Amino acid sequence: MVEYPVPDLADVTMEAVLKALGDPTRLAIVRMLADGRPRPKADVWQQFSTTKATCAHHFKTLRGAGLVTYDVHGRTHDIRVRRAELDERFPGLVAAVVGS
Amino acid sequence: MVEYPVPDLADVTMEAVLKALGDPTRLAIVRMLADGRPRPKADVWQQFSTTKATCAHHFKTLRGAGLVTYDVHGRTHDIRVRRAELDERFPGLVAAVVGS
DNA sequence: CCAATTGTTTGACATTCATCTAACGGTGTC
DNA sequence: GACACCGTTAGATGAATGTCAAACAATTGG
Repeated sequence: MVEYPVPDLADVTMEAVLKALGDPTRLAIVRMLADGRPRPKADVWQQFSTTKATCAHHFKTLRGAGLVTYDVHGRTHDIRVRRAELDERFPGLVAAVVGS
Repeated sequence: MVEYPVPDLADVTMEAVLKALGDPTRLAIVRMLADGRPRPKADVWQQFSTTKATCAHHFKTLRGAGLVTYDVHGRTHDIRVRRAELDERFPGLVAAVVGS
Protein backbone atom coordinates (compact mmCIF):
# COMPACT_ATOMS: atom_id res chain seq x y z
CA MET A 1 0.00 0.00 0.00
CA VAL A 2 1.62 3.20 -1.21
CA GLU A 3 1.37 6.31 0.90
CA TYR A 4 1.08 9.90 -0.28
CA PRO A 5 1.68 12.09 2.76
CA VAL A 6 0.49 15.67 2.81
CA PRO A 7 2.14 18.48 4.77
CA ASP A 8 0.58 20.00 7.83
CA LEU A 9 -0.89 23.27 6.64
CA ALA A 10 0.63 25.01 9.63
CA ASP A 11 3.99 24.37 7.97
CA VAL A 12 2.87 25.61 4.56
CA THR A 13 3.65 29.20 3.64
CA MET A 14 1.57 31.54 1.54
CA GLU A 15 4.61 31.86 -0.68
CA ALA A 16 4.63 28.13 -1.40
CA VAL A 17 0.92 28.13 -2.15
CA LEU A 18 1.19 31.05 -4.56
CA LYS A 19 4.15 29.50 -6.27
CA ALA A 20 2.19 26.31 -6.82
CA LEU A 21 -0.77 28.27 -8.16
CA GLY A 22 1.41 30.32 -10.48
CA ASP A 23 1.28 27.70 -13.20
CA PRO A 24 -1.64 27.71 -15.64
CA THR A 25 -2.22 23.96 -15.52
CA ARG A 26 -2.10 23.78 -11.75
CA LEU A 27 -4.36 26.78 -11.40
CA ALA A 28 -6.86 25.12 -13.72
CA ILE A 29 -6.69 21.91 -11.71
CA VAL A 30 -7.36 23.70 -8.45
CA ARG A 31 -10.22 25.62 -10.00
CA MET A 32 -11.70 22.40 -11.32
CA LEU A 33 -11.59 20.84 -7.86
CA ALA A 34 -12.19 23.92 -5.79
CA ASP A 35 -15.41 22.67 -4.26
CA GLY A 36 -13.40 20.11 -2.32
CA ARG A 37 -15.10 17.08 -3.82
CA PRO A 38 -12.81 14.23 -4.91
CA ARG A 39 -12.44 13.40 -8.58
CA PRO A 40 -10.61 10.58 -10.35
CA LYS A 41 -7.16 11.67 -11.43
CA ALA A 42 -7.79 10.22 -14.86
CA ASP A 43 -10.76 12.55 -15.30
CA VAL A 44 -8.58 15.50 -14.43
CA TRP A 45 -5.59 14.85 -16.61
CA GLN A 46 -7.76 14.02 -19.60
CA GLN A 47 -8.99 17.61 -19.57
CA PHE A 48 -5.53 18.83 -20.47
CA SER A 49 -3.32 18.40 -23.47
CA THR A 50 -0.38 17.23 -21.37
CA THR A 51 0.84 13.72 -20.80
CA LYS A 52 -0.02 11.61 -17.78
CA ALA A 53 3.53 12.07 -16.52
CA THR A 54 3.32 15.84 -16.62
CA CYS A 55 0.01 15.77 -14.84
CA ALA A 56 1.39 13.47 -12.17
CA HIS A 57 4.16 16.02 -11.67
CA HIS A 58 1.60 18.78 -11.17
CA PHE A 59 -0.40 16.63 -8.76
CA LYS A 60 2.72 16.06 -6.75
CA THR A 61 3.57 19.74 -6.73
CA LEU A 62 0.08 20.66 -5.55
CA ARG A 63 0.23 18.00 -2.87
CA GLY A 64 3.61 19.23 -1.68
CA ALA A 65 2.21 22.75 -1.41
CA GLY A 66 -0.62 21.47 0.77
CA LEU A 67 -3.31 22.20 -1.78
CA VAL A 68 -4.56 18.70 -2.54
CA THR A 69 -4.61 15.21 -1.17
CA TYR A 70 -5.25 11.81 -2.72
CA ASP A 71 -7.81 9.14 -1.90
CA VAL A 72 -6.45 5.79 -3.04
CA HIS A 73 -8.97 3.19 -4.19
CA GLY A 74 -7.20 0.14 -5.44
CA ARG A 75 -5.59 0.98 -8.72
CA THR A 76 -7.27 4.34 -9.12
CA HIS A 77 -6.82 7.54 -7.16
CA ASP A 78 -9.14 10.40 -6.46
CA ILE A 79 -7.68 13.85 -6.01
CA ARG A 80 -9.24 16.51 -3.86
CA VAL A 81 -8.58 20.10 -2.80
CA ARG A 82 -8.14 20.43 0.96
CA ARG A 83 -10.76 23.12 0.94
CA ALA A 84 -11.79 23.25 4.59
CA GLU A 85 -8.25 23.18 5.90
CA LEU A 86 -7.13 25.77 3.37
CA ASP A 87 -10.00 28.06 4.25
CA GLU A 88 -8.93 27.93 7.86
CA ARG A 89 -5.22 28.43 7.20
CA PHE A 90 -5.57 31.01 4.41
CA PRO A 91 -9.00 32.60 4.79
CA GLY A 92 -10.52 33.76 1.55
CA LEU A 93 -7.63 32.64 -0.60
CA VAL A 94 -9.20 29.75 -2.47
CA ALA A 95 -12.40 31.68 -2.98
CA ALA A 96 -10.52 34.67 -4.36
CA VAL A 97 -8.35 32.55 -6.60
CA VAL A 98 -11.26 30.58 -7.96
CA GLY A 99 -13.17 33.78 -8.43
CA SER A 100 -16.04 32.06 -6.70
CA MET B 1 9.92 62.53 -19.05
CA VAL B 2 9.97 58.74 -18.92
CA GLU B 3 6.69 56.88 -18.91
CA TYR B 4 5.89 53.67 -17.08
CA PRO B 5 2.60 52.41 -18.49
CA VAL B 6 0.49 49.94 -16.52
CA PRO B 7 -1.83 47.38 -18.08
CA ASP B 8 -5.58 47.70 -17.94
CA LEU B 9 -6.61 45.27 -15.21
CA ALA B 10 -9.35 43.95 -17.47
CA ASP B 11 -6.54 42.47 -19.56
CA VAL B 12 -4.71 40.99 -16.59
CA THR B 13 -5.37 37.35 -15.75
CA MET B 14 -5.44 35.74 -12.34
CA GLU B 15 -2.74 33.45 -13.61
CA ALA B 16 -0.42 36.37 -14.32
CA VAL B 17 -1.07 37.87 -10.91
CA LEU B 18 -0.37 34.62 -9.10
CA LYS B 19 2.78 34.07 -11.10
CA ALA B 20 4.03 37.51 -10.11
CA LEU B 21 3.20 36.85 -6.47
CA GLY B 22 4.90 33.47 -6.52
CA ASP B 23 8.29 34.96 -5.78
CA PRO B 24 9.27 35.62 -2.16
CA THR B 25 10.71 39.06 -2.79
CA ARG B 26 7.76 40.23 -4.84
CA LEU B 27 5.30 38.86 -2.32
CA ALA B 28 7.12 40.73 0.42
CA ILE B 29 7.02 43.93 -1.62
CA VAL B 30 3.29 43.65 -2.20
CA ARG B 31 2.69 42.92 1.45
CA MET B 32 4.76 45.93 2.42
CA LEU B 33 2.70 48.17 0.15
CA ALA B 34 -0.64 46.44 0.46
CA ASP B 35 -2.41 49.42 1.98
CA GLY B 36 -2.12 51.19 -1.36
CA ARG B 37 -0.08 54.09 -0.07
CA PRO B 38 2.92 55.12 -2.17
CA ARG B 39 6.43 54.62 -0.86
CA PRO B 40 9.80 55.64 -2.25
CA LYS B 41 11.38 52.82 -4.22
CA ALA B 42 14.62 53.37 -2.38
CA ASP B 43 12.89 52.67 0.91
CA VAL B 44 11.56 49.41 -0.49
CA TRP B 45 14.69 47.96 -1.99
CA GLN B 46 16.76 48.83 1.04
CA GLN B 47 14.64 46.39 3.02
CA PHE B 48 15.99 43.50 1.01
CA SER B 49 19.40 41.98 0.57
CA THR B 50 19.23 42.20 -3.19
CA THR B 51 20.81 44.76 -5.46
CA LYS B 52 19.03 47.77 -6.90
CA ALA B 53 19.03 46.07 -10.29
CA THR B 54 17.26 42.99 -9.01
CA CYS B 55 14.70 45.10 -7.22
CA ALA B 56 14.07 47.14 -10.35
CA HIS B 57 13.44 43.88 -12.15
CA HIS B 58 10.86 42.86 -9.54
CA PHE B 59 9.21 46.27 -9.72
CA LYS B 60 8.90 45.89 -13.45
CA THR B 61 7.46 42.40 -13.12
CA LEU B 62 4.89 43.58 -10.60
CA ARG B 63 3.98 46.49 -12.82
CA GLY B 64 3.58 44.26 -15.84
CA ALA B 65 1.26 42.01 -13.85
CA GLY B 66 -0.88 45.00 -12.98
CA LEU B 67 -0.07 44.91 -9.29
CA VAL B 68 1.74 48.22 -8.86
CA THR B 69 2.24 51.58 -10.49
CA TYR B 70 4.85 54.29 -10.13
CA ASP B 71 4.54 57.94 -9.21
CA VAL B 72 7.49 59.80 -10.67
CA HIS B 73 8.80 62.82 -8.76
CA GLY B 74 11.84 64.18 -10.48
CA ARG B 75 14.66 61.73 -9.94
CA THR B 76 12.86 59.66 -7.38
CA HIS B 77 9.92 57.33 -7.82
CA ASP B 78 7.22 56.22 -5.47
CA ILE B 79 5.76 52.77 -5.93
CA ARG B 80 2.22 51.86 -4.99
CA VAL B 81 -0.07 48.83 -5.06
CA ARG B 82 -3.14 49.42 -7.22
CA ARG B 83 -5.29 48.36 -4.31
CA ALA B 84 -8.68 49.75 -5.27
CA GLU B 85 -8.51 48.53 -8.85
CA LEU B 86 -7.25 45.13 -7.77
CA ASP B 87 -10.01 44.78 -5.22
CA GLU B 88 -12.54 45.41 -7.94
CA ARG B 89 -10.95 43.10 -10.50
CA PHE B 90 -9.98 40.30 -8.09
CA PRO B 91 -12.22 40.66 -5.04
CA GLY B 92 -10.62 39.46 -1.84
CA LEU B 93 -7.36 38.46 -3.44
CA VAL B 94 -5.03 41.10 -2.03
CA ALA B 95 -6.61 40.81 1.39
CA ALA B 96 -6.21 37.04 1.37
CA VAL B 97 -2.64 37.18 0.15
CA VAL B 98 -1.63 39.80 2.64
CA GLY B 99 -3.39 37.89 5.36
CA SER B 100 -5.15 41.11 6.21
C1' DC C 1 28.35 72.57 -18.57
C1' DC C 2 29.78 69.16 -15.20
C1' DA C 3 29.14 66.11 -11.47
C1' DA C 4 26.32 63.54 -8.34
C1' DT C 5 22.08 60.95 -7.71
C1' DT C 6 18.30 57.82 -8.73
C1' DG C 7 16.72 54.22 -11.20
C1' DT C 8 16.82 51.25 -15.54
C1' DT C 9 18.79 48.22 -18.92
C1' DT C 10 22.08 44.93 -20.79
C1' DG C 11 24.59 40.79 -20.77
C1' DA C 12 26.06 36.79 -18.47
C1' DC C 13 25.36 33.02 -15.45
C1' DA C 14 23.34 29.44 -12.66
C1' DT C 15 19.19 27.55 -11.21
C1' DT C 16 14.66 26.15 -11.56
C1' DC C 17 11.02 24.16 -13.95
C1' DA C 18 7.56 22.26 -17.32
C1' DT C 19 7.59 18.83 -20.52
C1' DC C 20 8.29 14.46 -22.86
C1' DT C 21 9.60 9.44 -23.51
C1' DA C 22 10.58 5.33 -21.44
C1' DA C 23 10.87 2.35 -17.78
C1' DC C 24 9.06 0.94 -13.34
C1' DG C 25 5.67 -0.42 -9.51
C1' DG C 26 1.35 -1.61 -7.40
C1' DT C 27 -3.28 -3.52 -8.06
C1' DG C 28 -7.03 -6.11 -9.89
C1' DT C 29 -8.51 -9.83 -13.05
C1' DC C 30 -8.50 -13.96 -15.62
C1' DG D 1 1.00 -16.74 -11.94
C1' DA D 2 0.51 -13.89 -16.12
C1' DC D 3 -1.28 -9.93 -18.02
C1' DA D 4 -3.51 -5.52 -18.45
C1' DC D 5 -4.35 -1.17 -16.13
C1' DC D 6 -3.42 3.11 -13.49
C1' DG D 7 -0.27 6.04 -11.89
C1' DT D 8 4.61 7.30 -10.58
C1' DT D 9 9.53 7.92 -11.27
C1' DA D 10 13.88 8.58 -13.84
C1' DG D 11 16.44 10.91 -17.14
C1' DA D 12 16.93 14.32 -20.67
C1' DT D 13 16.02 18.66 -22.75
C1' DG D 14 14.81 23.34 -23.66
C1' DA D 15 12.80 27.46 -21.86
C1' DA D 16 12.07 30.70 -18.26
C1' DT D 17 13.85 33.12 -14.37
C1' DG D 18 16.31 35.33 -10.35
C1' DT D 19 20.59 37.36 -9.64
C1' DC D 20 24.59 40.35 -10.17
C1' DA D 21 28.03 43.66 -12.12
C1' DA D 22 28.55 47.12 -15.26
C1' DA D 23 27.02 50.41 -18.41
C1' DC D 24 23.41 53.60 -19.49
C1' DA D 25 19.68 57.31 -19.00
C1' DA D 26 17.26 61.00 -16.88
C1' DT D 27 17.17 64.53 -13.45
C1' DT D 28 18.87 67.90 -10.15
C1' DG D 29 22.17 71.14 -8.48
C1' DG D 30 26.49 73.69 -8.43
